[in-house]
Amino acid sequence: MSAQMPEIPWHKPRKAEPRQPLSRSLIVETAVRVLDAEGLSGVTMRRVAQELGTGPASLYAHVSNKEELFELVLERVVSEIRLPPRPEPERWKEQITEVCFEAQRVLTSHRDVSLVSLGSIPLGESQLAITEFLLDLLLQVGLPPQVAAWALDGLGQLIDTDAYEASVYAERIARGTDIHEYFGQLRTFLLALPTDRFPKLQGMADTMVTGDGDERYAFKIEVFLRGLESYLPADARTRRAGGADGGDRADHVLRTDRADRTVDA
Amino acid sequence: MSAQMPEIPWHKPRKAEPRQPLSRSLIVETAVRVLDAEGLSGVTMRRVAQELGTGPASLYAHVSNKEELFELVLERVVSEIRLPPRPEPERWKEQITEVCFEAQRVLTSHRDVSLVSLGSIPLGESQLAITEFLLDLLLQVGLPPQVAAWALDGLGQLIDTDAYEASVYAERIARGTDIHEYFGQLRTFLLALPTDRFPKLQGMADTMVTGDGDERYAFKIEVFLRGLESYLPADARTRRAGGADGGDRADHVLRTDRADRTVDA
DNA sequence: TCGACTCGTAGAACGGTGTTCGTCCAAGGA
DNA sequence: TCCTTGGACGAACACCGTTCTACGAGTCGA
Repeated sequence: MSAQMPEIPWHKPRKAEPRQPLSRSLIVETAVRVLDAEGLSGVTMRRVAQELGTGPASLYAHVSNKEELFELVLERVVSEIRLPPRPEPERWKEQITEVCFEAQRVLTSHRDVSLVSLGSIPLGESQLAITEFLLDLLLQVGLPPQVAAWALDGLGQLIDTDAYEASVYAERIARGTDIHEYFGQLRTFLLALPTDRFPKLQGMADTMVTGDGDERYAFKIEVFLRGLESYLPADARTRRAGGADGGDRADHVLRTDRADRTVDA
Repeated sequence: MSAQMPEIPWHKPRKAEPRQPLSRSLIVETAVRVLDAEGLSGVTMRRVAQELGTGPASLYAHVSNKEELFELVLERVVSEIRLPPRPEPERWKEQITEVCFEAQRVLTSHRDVSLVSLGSIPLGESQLAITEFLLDLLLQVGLPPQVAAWALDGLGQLIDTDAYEASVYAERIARGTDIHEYFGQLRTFLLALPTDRFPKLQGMADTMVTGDGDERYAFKIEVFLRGLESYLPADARTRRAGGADGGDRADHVLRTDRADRTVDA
C-alpha cells in the first residue's frame, strides 16, 4: 500500500467526504457503536444511518430488516465471548460456570443487547460454537444425550435472562438510581407488607434483598448444575467429595444460612 | 335500582353514547382485551383509547405511562393464576411443578404478555401471593432461608422466560408456520453443519430437536428442583427413594436416552 | 468508445408510535 | 351563585420502520 496522495485543492469532491461505501459489516459495526452509546432502544435505522452520514433507506440494500440487523449485532457481540481452549470434564461444573460468567461479562458490556437473544434460537456461528463446546463437555461428562441437549436450552435461557436482568439494573444505575437505596426501598416495602397475608415475605425481607447480581447468578448456575449432576449414570459419578472443590462462589450460603434461620421459626 | 328512563327524543346528547366514565380498571380491562386480540405490540395508547371511543390523551389522566399500563395489565393477568389451597411439603416438587405449569398456562393464554414481566421485579399483589406461597413451601420443606429466597428468583425467571419462549412459538404458529416443518428445517440445518467444527451438534441433530415446549419446560423445572434438593440439610431429606414418585413428566428421559447414546460414540 | 443496464444511494413520504400542551366543560364545594 | 378543580380530548411534536421513486455511477457487451 503506497502513501495516500493529497487531494488536489481546487478539485473538491461534490460531497465533503468521499465516504467509504456502505456494507453489511460496516452497518453492523456502526449499530454496535450506537448500541454501546445509547442502548438497544437507541439503535434505530435512522440513528445508524445518521451515524453513517446517510438516510435510513440506504441501509435496506444491505439489511432486509431491523430484526435482521439486530440478529447480526447479536452475533457480532457473541463473537466476543471467549471459550476455554478445550473441555475439561473433570472440572465441568467450574468450566461451565466460567463460560456463563464470561458470556454475561460480554453481553452486559453491550447494554441490553441480550434482549435480542431472548426470543430467538441461537443459530449464529459464534452462538453455535458455544453450544458445541457445552454440548461436547456435557457429553464427555457422561450425561445422557437427551439430557445434555435439553440442558443447553436451560443454560442458554439462564445466561440470556440473567444478562438481561443485569442490564436492566445497570441501566437503572446509569440513570442515577443508587442501587443501595433501591434495595433499601425494596426492603422497606417488604417490611411494610401486611403480616397476615405475607408472613414469610415480610419476615424474610432481609434475606430476600441479600446478595448482588453476581451472587444470585452463581447460585442459579450452581443449582442447575447440581440438578444436572443428578442425571449422571452411577458409573460416571466420580467420587470427589461434594463440598471440597473450592472456587465455588455460592458455597458460603450453606455456611451463613443458619444465622438467618431464626426469622422462619 | 329503578328501570332506566327512555331518552327524550329531541334531547339528543352531543356525543352519541353517554359512555361510562374512564377509570384505571376500565382502561386495564380494555388493554387486556386488545392484548388478547392483537398481542402485546398491538397494545398502544391509541388502540386502547380507540377501543374506548376516545383519544390517547385521555388515558394519561388515569395511567402515567405506557409502562405503567403494562405493569397493570401484567398484574391483572397474573391474578388469574390459581394457587393450591395450601403448601404440601411432602410433595413439594410436584406442587411447584403444578404451579409452574399453571402459571405458564395463564401467561401464554394472554399472548406475549410475559415479555412485560421479564425485566421487572414482581411486586404486584398477585405476584407477591405466588412468591409467598412458594417461599412458604420451600421453607417448610426445610431449605435454608437464603437458598429459598434465591430459589424464588430462579423459579420466577424460569416461568417468565419459558412463557415468553412459548408465546413466540405460538405466535409463529398463529402466523401460519407449521411447527413440524419448522423443526424439520432446524434439523436439516443442524445436519448440514460442517462436521469438523460442529461434530456433536451435527451428530445429535435428532436429539436436539426432540421434545416439544412442555417436555422441555418440565425437564428444566425438574433439573432446578433436583438442584434445590441438594441444598436440603441431611435431617430434612426424607427417604422416599428417588425415582419411585410417579407423575414426573420428564422422567422417561432416563429410560429413552440409552437409545440415542450411539450418536455420541 | 459508446450505450445499455444494473445496483447502491438517498430524498420524500406513508402510516404508525408515545407523550405533551392547552382548551373546554361539567361537577362539587364555598 | 360563583369559582375551583380535574377529567376529557383535539392538535401537535418528535420520533419510528419501511417503501417508493428518481438519480447517478460503475460495469459489461458490442
